[in-house]
Order: sequence, then structure tokens, then C-alpha cells
Amino acid sequence: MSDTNTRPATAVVLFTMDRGLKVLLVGGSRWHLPCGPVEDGESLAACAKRMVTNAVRHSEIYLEQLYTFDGATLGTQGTGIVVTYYALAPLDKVGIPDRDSRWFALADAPALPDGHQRIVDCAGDRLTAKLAYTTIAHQFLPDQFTLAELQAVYEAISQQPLDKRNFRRRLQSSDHLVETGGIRRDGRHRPARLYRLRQPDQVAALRQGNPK
Amino acid sequence: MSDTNTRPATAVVLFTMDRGLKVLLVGGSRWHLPCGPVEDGESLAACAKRMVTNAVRHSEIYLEQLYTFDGATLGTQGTGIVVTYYALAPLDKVGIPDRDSRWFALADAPALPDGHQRIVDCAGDRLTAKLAYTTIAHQFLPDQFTLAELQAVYEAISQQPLDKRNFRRRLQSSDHLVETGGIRRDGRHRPARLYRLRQPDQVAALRQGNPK
DNA sequence: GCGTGTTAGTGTCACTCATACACGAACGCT
DNA sequence: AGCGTTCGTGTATGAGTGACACTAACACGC
Repeated sequence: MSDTNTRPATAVVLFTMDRGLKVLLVGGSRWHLPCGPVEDGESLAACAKRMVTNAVRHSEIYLEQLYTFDGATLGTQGTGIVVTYYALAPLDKVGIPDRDSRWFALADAPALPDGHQRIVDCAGDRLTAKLAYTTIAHQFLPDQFTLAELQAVYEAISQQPLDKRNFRRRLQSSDHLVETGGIRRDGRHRPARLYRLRQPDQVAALRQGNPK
Repeated sequence: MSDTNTRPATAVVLFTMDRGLKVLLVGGSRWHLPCGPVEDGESLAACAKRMVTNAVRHSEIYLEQLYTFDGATLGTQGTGIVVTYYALAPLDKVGIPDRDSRWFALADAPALPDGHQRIVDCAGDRLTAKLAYTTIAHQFLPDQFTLAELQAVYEAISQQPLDKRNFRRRLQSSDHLVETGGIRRDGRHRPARLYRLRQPDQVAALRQGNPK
């Protein structure tokens, strides 16, 4: 018997960047996405955040709602609805997950329970799409970063190599990057300049000034 | 006391095109969006569809999930979550709404209950965004239409005038339109050619053939 | 201190795409 | 036959995109 009176749950697709894009799965009997029912008095976002914090030791991560599934859209017989989120974090924040959590590349993730694969795919699509018109890629990087690092993030997500010069030109003429003045020495070669992301309100202010 | 165990509800922002973009509100004591709780055994999409059908006499309409709100994101004290949808239909399908429903232009809609205005804004933003990279505008038109009608839809949603020649060139070189061969006489002036939307799978097939 | 290996950083040219813009064509009506 | 109205069309110019190769700066080993 169907019963929509069950608690809604949240499920989270947490990505990080570690030599390619990785997804966090939690184990036990079988690998699946971090998920669980909303508790009394808890908001949806808070619940999703809790799912993440349960698996990795960090709560300051980028979190965005993805889609809301029910038995029909998830392809399961289950009753109740699942509000899904995706989350992004740089590796240095979430590098060591809990004992029964692990990072998987999208290509070689294990079989997931009904519907979970669908959610992962959906998150991947959204991530790829937002790469083009947002600064979402920066969620995988620390505050200061080099252009080569940023390019590596773009290449990992879009799964295609990018031309270095065109990439730099595009990004540098986008108002979003500020050169910090710092450099990073990283081996026996020319050091790289460091950049940081300009705050969105400052970008807006800048454009007001240059309404070109 | 908070209680997330209440039934989820759906709310729908139904748009049509009638000398500009219009939203359907339902009355009674106060104007609000068509909304209501999901029934036992009912899917989310089915519930949203029912909300629409309750207000206008038509069920074959374009329906897409928008966002899922809770008390926190909606700015209300309410418990429970609201899965919102937006829907699009040509005027000739939904022209005569039920007695206590009415079409409002976005600009002169009445004050809405907590959160509903937020949902409408969200739907408007989504609609505008999707205009650019989908064929969503056609949901406002009958099967056969003229380019002038299509342009009017684009102008109403984007709220800016478009250059006729550039518009036509862009659309005609997009693989999505097929000239039907028919024409429409519509007054004492040159008749307009009729077009219809090519089915997405046929567009894909076409692009395979011309992988340019 | 000099050579070598490695990554960082830069400019141009060709081409495509977007924008701005004005007039003849086809019809209904009087 | 003339008029009013909407339909339908081409071009020129500037902006943006994609492809492409070399020098700069450093660490290290000798």
C-alpha cells in the first residue's frame, strides 16, 4: 500500500577533485549515497548537510539542491520522496572520509541501489552544465590557486582538454579573477602566479562601473 | 512544534501567453497559486498535474519540476515541504479558467501569501533562462505557428524587443523548425508561412547526418 | 656557474557569430 | 487602382572563438 505520509529523505552527491572528479559513497552492506530521513524541526538543507558531515569531517561545503524524486521518478516501488542535493568540496577539506566511506571515480563506481545511479548521473549533468556559466569550479579549489589548477578542474569536469592560452584569456577577461600578487614555487620550474575569486557583489559593482 | 511528518504538497505556477505572459492564480478568500497536498499513492508529478486540472480544463500541458521548499527556504513558519512545478500552455487550451481562477500579468498580480511570490519569481527566472537554450517557447503556441507569433513569445518572456531578421535567421538555422508549406491569411496583408517544431529525436538524427 | 629539464606565461591570425539596419512582396479592402 | 498593413529578405561591420609555438623563470645536478 502506498503511503505518502512517510518522512521525506535527503540524499547527497558529494564531489571532490582528486586526480579527477570523485564521488563519495558510503558502505556497510552495499555502497550507496549518503542519505537519510529529515528529522523533526530540521530543514531540508540542514538534513543534507548532516548527511555530508556524517561521512566526512567538514561542514563548510557548497551545497545545492538538485531535484526531488518520488517512487515514480526513481524507478523504485518505495513510497516517500527524496530531495537530492549535490555538494562540492576541495580535497584538503574532505580528504579523509570516515571508515566506511570512500571516494570513487565516476567511471569505476560500484553498482548502486535503485535510483541512486540516476541521482549521480543527474548531479554530474548539472555540474557540467553549471561549469559553463558559473564559478562553480572554484568550489574544488582553496582560496588561492593557480590558473593551471583551475584549468585542471575544468578539464576534469568537462572531460576534454582545453587550450591553455584560450582558457587563460577567457577567465582573465571575465571579471571573476583577481591576481593576489603571490606566487607559488612548486618544483624546479618557473613559479605560478596566484589568483583568488572576486566576490560576486564586487563583480557586480565592477560591472556597474564599466557598463560597457 | 515542528513536525516534518506532514504530507508534502505541490504548488504549480501555470503560465500562458495572452497579450503578454500571464500566471494563473486561484481565488477564494485570497489569491494564491494552485497547490495542495499529495494524496496516498499519488506521484508528485500527478499531484501537480491535478492542481492544474482543478483550475483549468486541460491536462495535456508541459509540466516541469522547479524547486522544493521547506519552511526555512519559503520564509514561513509552516512545517512540511512544498515541491513546486511550473507549467506552460497555449491560451487556446486553457483560455477559460474555472470561476475562481484568473490570469494575471506578472506586473500586476495581487499580493500573494508567504512564499508564493518567491515561487512565482523563481519560475519566471527559470522560464527566462530556458528560453535561450531550449524550445520551451513553443509550449505557448499551437502545433503550427508563424515566425511572428514565435517572436512575440520570445519578446514577451525576455521582455525586450528582438530584431526580426536576426531572430528569423537564428531560428531557421537551428534545425528545430520545419516549414509546413501552409500559410495563414490574417488580414489585408501578405500571408505568413506556417512552421512546426521538429521532434527532438528527428533533430538528433538530422545532426548525426550532418555532424559538421 | 652552467647546462638541462620542467612548468608558467604570452600574441596573432583566421574564421565564425552577433548586431544593426531598409525595402520590396503579397494580400484585403475601399 | 490605390492604400494600408504585415511578411519576408541581405549585407556590412565588429566581437568573440579556436588553433597554434615560443620564451621566461626556476631547481637541480654537475
